Amino acid sequence: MIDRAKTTNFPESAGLPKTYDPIGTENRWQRAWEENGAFKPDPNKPGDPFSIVIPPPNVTGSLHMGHAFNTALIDTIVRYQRLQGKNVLCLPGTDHASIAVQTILEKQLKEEGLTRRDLGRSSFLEKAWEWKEKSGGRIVDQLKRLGYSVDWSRERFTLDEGLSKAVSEAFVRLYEKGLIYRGEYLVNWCPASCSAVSDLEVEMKEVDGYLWHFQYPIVNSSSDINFLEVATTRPETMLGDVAVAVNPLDERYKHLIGEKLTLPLVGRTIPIIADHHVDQNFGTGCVKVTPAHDPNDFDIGQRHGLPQITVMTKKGTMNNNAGQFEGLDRFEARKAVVESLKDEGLLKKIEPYKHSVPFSDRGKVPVEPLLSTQWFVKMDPLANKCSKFLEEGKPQFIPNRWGKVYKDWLTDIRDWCISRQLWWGHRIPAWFVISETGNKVINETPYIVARTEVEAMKIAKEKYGNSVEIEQDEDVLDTWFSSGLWPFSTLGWPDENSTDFRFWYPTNTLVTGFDIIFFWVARMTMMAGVFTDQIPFSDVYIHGLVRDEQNRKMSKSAGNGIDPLLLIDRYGTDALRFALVREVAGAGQDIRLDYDRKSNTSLTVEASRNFANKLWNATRFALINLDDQKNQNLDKFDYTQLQLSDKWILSRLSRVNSETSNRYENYALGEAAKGLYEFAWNDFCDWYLELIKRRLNNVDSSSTEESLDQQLAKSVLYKVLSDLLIMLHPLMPHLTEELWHGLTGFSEDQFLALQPWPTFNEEDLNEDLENSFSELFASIRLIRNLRAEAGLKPSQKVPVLLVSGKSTLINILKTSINDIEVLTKAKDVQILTTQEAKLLPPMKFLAGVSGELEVVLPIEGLVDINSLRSRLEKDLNKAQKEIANLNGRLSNKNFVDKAPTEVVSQCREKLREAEAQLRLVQQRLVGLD
RNA sequence: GGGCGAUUAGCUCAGAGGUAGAGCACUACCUUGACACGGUAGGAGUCACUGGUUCGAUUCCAGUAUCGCCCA
Repeated sequence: MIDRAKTTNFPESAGLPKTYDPIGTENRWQRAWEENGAFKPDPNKPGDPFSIVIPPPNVTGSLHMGHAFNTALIDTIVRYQRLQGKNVLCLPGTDHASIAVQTILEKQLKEEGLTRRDLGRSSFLEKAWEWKEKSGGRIVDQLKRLGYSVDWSRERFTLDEGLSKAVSEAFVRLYEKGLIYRGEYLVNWCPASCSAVSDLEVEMKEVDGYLWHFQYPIVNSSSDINFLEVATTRPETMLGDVAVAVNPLDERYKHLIGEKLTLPLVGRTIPIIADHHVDQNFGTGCVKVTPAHDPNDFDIGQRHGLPQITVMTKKGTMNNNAGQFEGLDRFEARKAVVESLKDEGLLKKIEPYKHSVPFSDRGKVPVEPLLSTQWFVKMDPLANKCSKFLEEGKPQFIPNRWGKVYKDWLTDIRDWCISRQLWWGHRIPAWFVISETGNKVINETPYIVARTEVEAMKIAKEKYGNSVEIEQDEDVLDTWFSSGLWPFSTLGWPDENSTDFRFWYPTNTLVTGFDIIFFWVARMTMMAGVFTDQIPFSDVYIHGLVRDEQNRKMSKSAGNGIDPLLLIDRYGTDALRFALVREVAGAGQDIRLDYDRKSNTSLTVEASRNFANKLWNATRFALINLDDQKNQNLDKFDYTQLQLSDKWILSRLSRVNSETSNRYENYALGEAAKGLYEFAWNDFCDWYLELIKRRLNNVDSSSTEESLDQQLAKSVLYKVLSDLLIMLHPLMPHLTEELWHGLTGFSEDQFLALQPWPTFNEEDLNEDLENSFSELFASIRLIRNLRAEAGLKPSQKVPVLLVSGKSTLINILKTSINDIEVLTKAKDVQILTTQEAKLLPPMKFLAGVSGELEVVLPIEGLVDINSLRSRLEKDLNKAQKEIANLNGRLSNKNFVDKAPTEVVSQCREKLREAEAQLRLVQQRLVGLD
């Protein structure tokens, strides 16, 4: 026997609250799920593996709406897969976010007037770990409040022991394969964080600058030209110029190639060289070449064997190669250089010029291309492997167009600078043999790459003797290096025999935003390609970003983020999740979340909250009506004994069941949400519940005994509602869990989250019946509409006459007379064929026509003639327009000849109907007078 | 400069070669024994612009404009 409501807060009887209060309910179920290990999978249990590793949020503070969105999508998918009986692992974790966290901490130190060097490495790292505990803890709490059905027992952090081991292993293996090298190259130097950054961490920004034109004197000019004019946006770099390049085909300068120039202010003699990459049409056609401070110039320098002269320090100030400008900040130096050139009469002109300047993503300052010794990963072999996989459809991008973006990036890729001059992160597993170079690390110092210091020492001793001294590289790895290992390092790699790795790798789906396709998705596929020889996930579901009410990307730096918890506190987690998913159209498109900052309200989320409340009340209705059931076996009923409306809702249910699982399956999550919303609200609440009220109240039976019909209504009600709750569960986990317990009386340690997806009953599908019910509903709406037009009071019961020539419609109307009476407040519904109606005596009436149905309300004296006339004139107008339109098409010979015959005959049919309607309306109008 | 996406009701967005839909907002009526976080009814759009293909284009094609993003 079922003891409903015992285990939940779901109230037992009449005193049920009318509104759903999400907060308490959500906390309760989150706790129950966690305490019962509901989402802790066991590889030894049945079910095909399904796994998703979550994109680990950075431990930089707290979650924002983008995380809530990503979480809503992932959790919907994994909860659906769980209902499908899969053995689901959803693995959570956080990312150490090297540069971002270090920036935060250094900022804090700066406020105390300190730098990280004042603290020293170990105290600084202590502080960083403290920060991690605080921020990571907060993030975990927030993820829990989102109802995330992850396995917390498998939670990982990119800097934890296992993952750090994976990082060293990966580094060593890449190095051994010759895929990691160390060398002095031009890198993007971020003077704010005093570290190299990768190409991806650089953002190009259009800025208003100037193009300065300088003259460089030609040494012993043999021609009539004494100067070459160069143009630059960065005058301070001229101090490091080593040549001026012209296009070899440029007639203006051809004869000067090989001549020498004197570099102003410095006095160095530099050659005039020819290089095909110089654009003759840009500026003067002469390009100053500064290999140590510009990527293009670096390439030119390489081609021509030119020296590289660095004129700046790593802090962005001028160094001793800058002569008189030494010590100046790079922007002050710019002014000073221009001044000096002007003094020497070599400044030709200054023109305003819009150009792109590389900015550091994190530091928000212009990056400086700077020569520096760093570690790099060779990308070509890794990228090529990924390209080959992609040709086999691995991974599958959803939506597909992102596959092209990914591919384009792979095909034109530069090596990845992975070393960072930071402390917070994975220290590079390389040890310098300092004893070989005077106990100092210089470019020539030999190094040993090893998994541990012990191993490195062993190798060093073998090679350099027992008195060798080694010192680990100071630098750490780019955060994305460890993130790139995430799908397999979290499952136990490098131990490929670990149970989790064997069972759940490769994972099924990666769900993330398009903004990190290169940063993260591509790095994961490349790393997985090398280390596991496969792509780490079969599908990549790319979603859009959450934008604010002004269509701006929500971000911390713009200060326009919305704290998801504020909305959760107001509307509940389920409402927020449902609102976010419902906004998704197709996939990949950005979503806009409406939000009023002043009142902290969102109409979008409110609408979802209202939907939750609707479900709450529908279930409340069911409970009120089912509560007196004694040992009733609700889930068993004889289909053949059902009423048409039962069969109709079961047909709709089956259709929605198959549509919804298809949508969940194919990442059409927004469509799934919208479809369920519509079914629940329109079909189930608006129509089915209204249709069975009469039956549940047993009004058609004189007996107080429960009738068979009443029983059947209850069974179908129970069936539809419980199926609906399961189907909605991935989207609104807490509410559905609560309602399902209330409805079924299952004990608290059994979960809807772990129930099987409702069986799809194909034999319940009945398209004809659904069409008939659509017509029935349209008829009811027409009657209501007429009543409203006539200004009848809702309580006023009137007789209704329905006339149609269409037999299927007549049938459904006849079987639904009682329903029509209840739903339209009619007191005496008569249904007549067109023939029968002709025999009626003339009377005053209100008439409406729609399609093949004529509705007549014989209500003489109840309504004023004008509103009646205007109603009919409106119909008349509509019919006339339609007829004109259809006639126009049908009288067009081309249309009749060339359009498909079914379209033409459809057109004729429509015309016939419209003409019939017009005649009816005209008759009624005449009848008015 | 190259590429991608968007442009449909006041707002957020669906849609499909045959003359446009939803949710929200709005208007009117209604506190009806699930729900006013509700019900019923209603108003609302030159489908960005210009050409082309077609019997027919809002839908397909080309171009233009505006907005947004990515890459250089």
